[in-house]
Amino acid sequence: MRRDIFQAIADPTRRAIIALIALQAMTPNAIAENFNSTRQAVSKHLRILTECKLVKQQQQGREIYYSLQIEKMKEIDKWLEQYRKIWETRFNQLDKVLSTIKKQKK
Amino acid sequence: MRRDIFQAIADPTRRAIIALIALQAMTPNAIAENFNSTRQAVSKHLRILTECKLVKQQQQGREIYYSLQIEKMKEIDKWLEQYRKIWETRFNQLDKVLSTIKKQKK
DNA sequence: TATATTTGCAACCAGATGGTTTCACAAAAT
DNA sequence: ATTTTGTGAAACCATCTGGTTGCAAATATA
Repeated sequence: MRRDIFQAIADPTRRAIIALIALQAMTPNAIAENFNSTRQAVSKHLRILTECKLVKQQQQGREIYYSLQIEKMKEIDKWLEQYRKIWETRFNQLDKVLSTIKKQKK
Repeated sequence: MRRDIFQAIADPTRRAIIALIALQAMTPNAIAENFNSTRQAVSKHLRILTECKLVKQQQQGREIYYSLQIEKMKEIDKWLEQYRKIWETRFNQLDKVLSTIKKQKK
């Protein structure tokens, strides 16, 4: 069973859950109210998100509050970094070409 | 059949293919040499990557060169932006707390 | 022209995935 | 003490996924 952050964010429902709990912790029931699927389906998603450390739980009586572990999101940012370098380089090259054309016009 | 960029990068083999062709275009055969699976399996991955515009083809005789459409990667960056804002805010808040402690020490 | 190379596509298959229903259990409310 | 509420886990199911083998088409080479 693969269980990394990239597989976690592949599902649109899970991305929606992430967006929901990004700003404030929520209980499974409260989260599920925002979707058409059952609470159990949402619970399964939360399990997957918890397993890959994207989400943390906080018990409060019989309620469990789920919140986003924002630090984990940096992993995606880190992976993206190598490609950001590439597109910035390409942009600079294009910029160079454009300024050369501008100069020639003068 | 879902076919978005998040599903595309969910598979580790596809992420490896993306990394391979990020800097230079490659043929399916050349790409497949880097993996244990068959050329056809790689071909399937290339099809998925092409379908969601992450990769573009360039025919050259009977060979087809695949290269990364780096622009498409920005979509992930854009999605990440909302969370980057959050973690930067949290960092600044932490920074504030730390500087307050520093002042108190003085 | 005959053969080799490069490729995509269809058919098939085992296992993963996302959903459901059902159940068990602990905490809160009656 | 009994009922209600909030939750996770198990069993099941249809569909998706990633892999394979086999084949056909197009281009290059003999």
